[in-house]
Amino acid sequence: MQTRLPPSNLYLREEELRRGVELLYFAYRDFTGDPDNILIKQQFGRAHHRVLYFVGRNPNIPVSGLLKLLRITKQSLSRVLSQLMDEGYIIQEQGIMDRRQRLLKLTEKGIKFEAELFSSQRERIARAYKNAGPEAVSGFWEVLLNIIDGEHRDNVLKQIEK
Amino acid sequence: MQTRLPPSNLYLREEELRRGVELLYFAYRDFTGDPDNILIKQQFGRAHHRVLYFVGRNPNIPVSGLLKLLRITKQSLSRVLSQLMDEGYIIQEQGIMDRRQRLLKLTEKGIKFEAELFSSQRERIARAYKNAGPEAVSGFWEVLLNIIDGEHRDNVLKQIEK
DNA sequence: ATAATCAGTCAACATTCCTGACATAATAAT
DNA sequence: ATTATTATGTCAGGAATGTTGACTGATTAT
Repeated sequence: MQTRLPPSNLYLREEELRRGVELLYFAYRDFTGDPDNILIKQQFGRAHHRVLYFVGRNPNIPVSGLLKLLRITKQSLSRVLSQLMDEGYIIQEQGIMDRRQRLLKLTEKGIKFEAELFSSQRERIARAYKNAGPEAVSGFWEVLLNIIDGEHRDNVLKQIEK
Repeated sequence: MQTRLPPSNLYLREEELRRGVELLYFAYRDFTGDPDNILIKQQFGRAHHRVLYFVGRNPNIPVSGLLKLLRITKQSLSRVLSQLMDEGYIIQEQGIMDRRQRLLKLTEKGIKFEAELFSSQRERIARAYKNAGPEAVSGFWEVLLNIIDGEHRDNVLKQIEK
């Protein structure tokens, strides 16, 4: 009796794995290009966008929380965060429970700018979702979630279920 | 008579669009982390990896072809490409049809190294595909393809169908 | 012959990340 | 009450990767 590989494993061949690598690369590039074009006008970069995005999604996050989320050093964060605060996009308040903490949140100006940046990506994602359909979208989420390190997955789930 | 949004459009709400943004960010970060850890030992960076990857996938690609694929300037490419050639990972040959061209391909050493880098990502992608299942994977591909600019989509398809 | 293309080089600069060292204020531990 | 730890911030220097601009040489197209 001959054993065959079940056809359900065909999507695990090198060809299909490389397809994932390449689609991720090209999609990520175009996807980040939208906000990049807006940011450059304000002398900002992608790092500023990430800070605006995650502070917007996590109002009153302490600096240490943002560092963990972004996984960069405080020296790296410091530069972009200072600029964003100097120009009035973000404000910080002293923590109440722990007065060492500086809790970050977007100002009105920051909220508006983050909305503008997000809207440049919204159209692209919405179009992709619409063209692919709801079932494809849930597959998209599931694969991406499984690409993330197991140890980080819970944190990401907490983040995206806000 | 009251009109309601059809339930099939629920996945186009801001919440679901932001979920896509965040999953892409976190997944891309972990996904690029695997080769990064190997590259750092050889004093190479992500740019070297991209060149190795696409030269490996497109043997005998001319420099101009690689520039179009990566969308960077020749001055940027020059730095990493020279290093890769100096250290024997890539060789170039004069074009036959057009002797101005320099056609790039991986050496044996380059093939081995690219395989090592790919294998660090293979496990992650394969696990994600396996956990999510074949239908999710095809949804993953479809959404990513639709995230890519319409004008670039055909080029990407040509690339991934090699 | 002249113009355009492919590849390469030199120089200067911007962004974003890193390591290491050190400082201040507030909280936790002894 | 003193000491240790934590949260934040700053200064200095360096690495990787991208950019613009200017210029050269070889080859191909007009």
